Amino acid sequence: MSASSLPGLPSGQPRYLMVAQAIMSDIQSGQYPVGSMLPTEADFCRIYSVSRHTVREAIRRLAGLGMVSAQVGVGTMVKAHQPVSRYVQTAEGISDLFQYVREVDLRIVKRQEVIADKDLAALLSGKVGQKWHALMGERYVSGGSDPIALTTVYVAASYGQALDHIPGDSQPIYTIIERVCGVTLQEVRQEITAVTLDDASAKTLGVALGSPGLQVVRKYYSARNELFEVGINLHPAERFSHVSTLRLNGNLETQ
Amino acid sequence: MSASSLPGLPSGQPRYLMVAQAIMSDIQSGQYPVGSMLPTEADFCRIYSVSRHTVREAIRRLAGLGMVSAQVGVGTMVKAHQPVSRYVQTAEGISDLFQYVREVDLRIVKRQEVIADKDLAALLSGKVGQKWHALMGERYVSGGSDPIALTTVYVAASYGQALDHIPGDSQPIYTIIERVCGVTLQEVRQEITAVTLDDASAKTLGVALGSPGLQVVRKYYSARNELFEVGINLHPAERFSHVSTLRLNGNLETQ
DNA sequence: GAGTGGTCTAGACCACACA
DNA sequence: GTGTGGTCTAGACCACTCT
Repeated sequence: MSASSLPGLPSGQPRYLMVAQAIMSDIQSGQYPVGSMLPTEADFCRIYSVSRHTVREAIRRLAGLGMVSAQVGVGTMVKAHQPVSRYVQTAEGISDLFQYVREVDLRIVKRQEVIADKDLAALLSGKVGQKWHALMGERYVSGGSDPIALTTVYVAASYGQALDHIPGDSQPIYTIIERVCGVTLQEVRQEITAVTLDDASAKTLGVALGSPGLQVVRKYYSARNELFEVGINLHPAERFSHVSTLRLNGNLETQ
Repeated sequence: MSASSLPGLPSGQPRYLMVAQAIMSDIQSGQYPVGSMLPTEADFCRIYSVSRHTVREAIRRLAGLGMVSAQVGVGTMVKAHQPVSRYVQTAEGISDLFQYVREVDLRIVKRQEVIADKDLAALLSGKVGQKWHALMGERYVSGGSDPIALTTVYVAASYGQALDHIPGDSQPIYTIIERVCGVTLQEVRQEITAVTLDDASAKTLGVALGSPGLQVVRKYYSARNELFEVGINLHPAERFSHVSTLRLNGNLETQ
């Protein structure tokens, strides 16, 4: 219980917030352990003498913090005793990947089909012998002379048809695949590594031999959890850095 | 208008979703331009012949997609004609920064006060002559012998008292500052660059001279938008890469 | 004071999960 | 069948903004 001042005092804040705080406090005190079921909405109506709407609003806040999750016909389960995922990435989200691609021209210089050998299969999280389409190109800032990146894109063989639509628009390739092949992008995993540029790359990028470079590998997974595209971007360190922002997302009051 | 099939057919989905889709469609068609005010909730009740609760649920969904935002006493403004920020970063969010720090020991080797010269002021987005606390140290994977990073942390002078609490616990420094100084972390800006390690750093990190390194600079801003900490981490490329995941967050149906 | 979105109640019906 | 959360209605009062 620990009804926490329901009697009369509005105490300045909405009732559903008081209910949410009371429930959160009971979760944190261990009265509702992680993994257990919360009392039903009807129970909370009785416990706090509020309407079901108010209880639902309180629970919705807690769900927004990732602390509980509801399931029809079953109940509401406690998922965490602390708010999770308080921060979201705002810049350099996927829409900014989109932005990046719009401001940057990709010139494809080579396209071929490849059969994955051991190294490539490891990189693409696939099997040896699997067929992929490979695009190799250079990215230029609109109007710039030196490329800002050397790009290699691998597209799973079954989505190769999307590549015929590339020239027309300067959209990201994953967008084209989504549209043409009817697949939905669900997740992008990104890995950033520092490397020493090999001589050929350094020459193409127009930097001194032995210069450092930033390698960004992005893997695109569909809603069916299938890896359908892998992009490898090699940037000259002196002309590229990777910026992202994590912003406080929500506490109980502001969602 | 463009009421889109309200008459009788439930069409399998909740009414508020149909309303949300209808409004979204009218936003995208330009009937409700970005920057303009949406009709009032009462209007939508009449337009779609639904209760206010249903209208509010529809608008709440659109707000969740970042397309509209409501203001008491004023109205609901159209913010975008497409859902924004469909993806959130799940791994390498701030809780994972936390995780990272817990798995890694930070050995402080030097602590001093510094007065910002021109270069440092630029790095710290501060003014020349400003006073900062500087901590220099090395990060080790628990039990490892070679450091995984050389770290320099700058803390604004007014928060220096927090640094006296470092030895006890292996929490991130920003957490200590939050707790000791009563400030709230609001935003972290992160910049990743590839560099060539200078000889001293390469030697300390135990890698060959001239090896590439990954430099990660994180700036911590308070709720008052004050920069209170800057962390600079220099990693050997061969032992460190930066991984993050962006996951599809929400469409109209699933939030 | 008029109008807005924010909160709240009391009631209802539904699809779903589970025994 | 029973109970759960999900949806929906009709009404009410409030704090707030703008004029």
